[in-house]
Amino acid sequence: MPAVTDEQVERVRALVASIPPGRVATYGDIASAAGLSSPRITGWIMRTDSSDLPWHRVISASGRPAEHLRTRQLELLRAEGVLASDGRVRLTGPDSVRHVFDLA
DNA sequence: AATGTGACGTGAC
DNA sequence: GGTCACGCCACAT
Repeated sequence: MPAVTDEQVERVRALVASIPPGRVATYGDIASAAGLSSPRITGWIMRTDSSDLPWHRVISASGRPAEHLRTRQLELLRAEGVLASDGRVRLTGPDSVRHVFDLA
């Protein structure tokens, strides 16, 4: 029995793909929406299987991208209108760009 | 089997 | 707002 099922991976992929341009979601949001037991699993999936996804719309809850992605991710986000102040995307407050998944 | 690593999160301070 | 410790969990050595 695999620790992470293909179905869960597909669910994560679908969720990431469903994030509209100009919005972002956190690893934790995706983990809970996909039924994963830990946000780290989301990170693991993105690390291994992110090739054909808008991975740049997935960000840590602090709004700060991991160091090895910092430049690239902020550039891609800026290109679709997501502004970062001091290398940090605003995930709290009225001007938050955080995406909330609708559980239809 | 044990330890290390990581695209994370939360709570304490 | 920031740092630190700890929990978390799959994978690699």
